[in-house]
Amino acid sequence: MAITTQFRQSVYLAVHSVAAGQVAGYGQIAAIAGYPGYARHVGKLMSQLPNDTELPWHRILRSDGKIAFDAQSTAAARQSQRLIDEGVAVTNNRVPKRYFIDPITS
DNA sequence: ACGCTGACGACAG
DNA sequence: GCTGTCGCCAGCG
Repeated sequence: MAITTQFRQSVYLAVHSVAAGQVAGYGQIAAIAGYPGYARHVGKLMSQLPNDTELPWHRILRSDGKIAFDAQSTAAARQSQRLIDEGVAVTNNRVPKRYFIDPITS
C-alpha cells in the first residue's frame, strides 16, 4: 500500500470525526480510516499539514496519551494549549486516557 | 538492493 | 513510570 490520495482522504475524514474535547491515537485514526497498522503514516500526513489547516490535528496523540513532540518543543506547547482551550487537561505533555474517543462508538 | 528514517505501537525489564 | 527493543510500512538517498 502506498500513500495514495485515497489514503489521505480516509485519514483526514477520520481525524475530522474526532469531536472537540476528545482525542485519539495515531493508530486509532489509521484503523478508523480502514488502514490498520499505518499509525506511522498517519503521523507522516500530520507532519505535512499546512499551518492553516482546519483539521483538528491537535486531538491526535500517541496511544499512551502523550503528545508526539518533546515536552520542551514549542510544537508541544502549541498542541497542548489548543487542547486546553477545548477543555482537555494536559499535564506533563500528557492527556488522561478518559479523553480518548470510544473506538466502538466510532 | 540496502540502510535509515519517521507527529507510531506493544511489550519486556 | 520509564527506557530499551522490536515490529511496523512507505519513502528516499
